[in-house]
Amino acid sequence: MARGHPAGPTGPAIRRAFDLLDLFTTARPRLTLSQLARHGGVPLSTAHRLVAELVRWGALERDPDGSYHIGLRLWELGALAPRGQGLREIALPFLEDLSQISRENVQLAVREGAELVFVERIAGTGAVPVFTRVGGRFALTATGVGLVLLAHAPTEIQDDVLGGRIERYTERTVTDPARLRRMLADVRTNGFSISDRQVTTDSLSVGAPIHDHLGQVVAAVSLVVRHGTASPHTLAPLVRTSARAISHALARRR
Amino acid sequence: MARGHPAGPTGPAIRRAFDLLDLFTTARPRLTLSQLARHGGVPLSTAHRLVAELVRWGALERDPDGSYHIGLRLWELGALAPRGQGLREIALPFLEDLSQISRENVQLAVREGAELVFVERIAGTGAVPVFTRVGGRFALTATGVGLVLLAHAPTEIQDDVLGGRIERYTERTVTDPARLRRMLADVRTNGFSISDRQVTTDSLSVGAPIHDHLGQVVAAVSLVVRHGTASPHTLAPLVRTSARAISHALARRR
DNA sequence: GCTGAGCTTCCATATCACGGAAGTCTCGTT
DNA sequence: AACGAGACTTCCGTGATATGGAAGCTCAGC
Repeated sequence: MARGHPAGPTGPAIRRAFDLLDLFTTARPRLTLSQLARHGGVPLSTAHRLVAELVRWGALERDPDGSYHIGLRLWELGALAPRGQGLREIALPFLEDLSQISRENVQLAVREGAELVFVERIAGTGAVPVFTRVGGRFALTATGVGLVLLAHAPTEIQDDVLGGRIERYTERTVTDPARLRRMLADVRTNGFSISDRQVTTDSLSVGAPIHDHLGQVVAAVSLVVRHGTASPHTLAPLVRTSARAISHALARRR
Repeated sequence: MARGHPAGPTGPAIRRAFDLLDLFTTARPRLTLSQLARHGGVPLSTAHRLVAELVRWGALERDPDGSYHIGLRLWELGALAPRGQGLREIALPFLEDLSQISRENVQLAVREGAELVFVERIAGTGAVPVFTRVGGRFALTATGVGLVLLAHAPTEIQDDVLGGRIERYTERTVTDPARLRRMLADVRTNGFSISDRQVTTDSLSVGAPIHDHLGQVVAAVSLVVRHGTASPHTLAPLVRTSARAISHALARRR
């Protein structure tokens, strides 16, 4: 017939819908229908139908100008994620204490695949400015939190990360896999990590692991200070104590 | 044949998937497959397939004990919601100032349909304990923020709310539609709202509207204080000033 | 009034979702 | 050890539901 054409074989509808949602990023939090269709590799009419369905539920919302953005319903749902908001709520008072005591930046992160996701960040009064964003991702290889999370990640992930390309941020960034492996072993024996000017040339961070009720490492805290301000070895006990306190709070809450 | 039966007519796969996600609440953040199937009114094998798809993408994660919970990916996505995390980030410094100055509780909320959603809550040092939870919902009729949001909601929503059942929390809760309409008119002319012991018998809240760059009311702030501590009319200018500052910050950020 | 970009609707087709049933796994009980 | 109940996983014949090309629509710019 004139109308109607063989439906193209594609993928599960659910996956396609989430792939469209995935196009929203910090850098581009608002997208038009045609941008979604183009970047998502989906025919316009299909994108239109999927998006309409997402709007109906509240996963997306529409601006007066016609562009779409992530809806409040999705934010509400996300707030139920134990590794996101849940962790954040339990840890917050401890992180605030840590920030008060040290007057430095505090970071809380979890591992997601071969990267880390920042769950909370508290800026110390007059501390080094830090670029991280809550909800943002970063490599596991360079930061204090990253080294802790990588050190306690499954071997599979470690091999994956160490075998792949390791991003360099400063001239002191460790990119040699063998040396990184030794650093990770140190992190496991010492119970804390040190990242000395590996991300920026003037900052240093000390991280420690947070465990769940089964003893698994589920998150990491770190202090980020200006290089030369304090010795990492002075900071380590402070961070470890805070991490241990959070671990206990976590175990109790379950 | 023995195997295979007529596929039951149901609904869009996307809707069904999100309806399953909707079963997760603050009270029940972890659910097993059979709970999802039962409460979602979905055959077990169908639930299994849908959930598997959600896990593959990262919307759900699985515990060691087999139960499911909202995944980190969803939290990351939610963090991109302009009316959720986006608003929160812009408003936070102002809310902290307000909390510091007044030493009382500060609340930030937006309207979602015929309810409100709390986007941020800051507990003042030694202030009345407040039960609200970030990400939680509440009626539009009783609180300071709720009255502001309702006063500036579309007529359709107002009629819907005032025509429906109005929840009573204390003996002072206003449940008479006509009287509520007069209160809403006052809110619009005064530029602030007062909820005097309408939610709990010992607390009082004063709310003010936050506007976007087009002048639309998109959110509301309030101070929640113990009854008798301070006059609402003393608090009003403070809250309004804060709301106006947030409105400006919001307009600039766009 | 024409052009073009972005959006919306339509509908014949067949892909993909559907779910009953059978199989597996893990307990706790006899 | 054998049994049984409950929860989960896999299988696969069927057709309901998602698909996308094309046509229609809206609006701004020329």
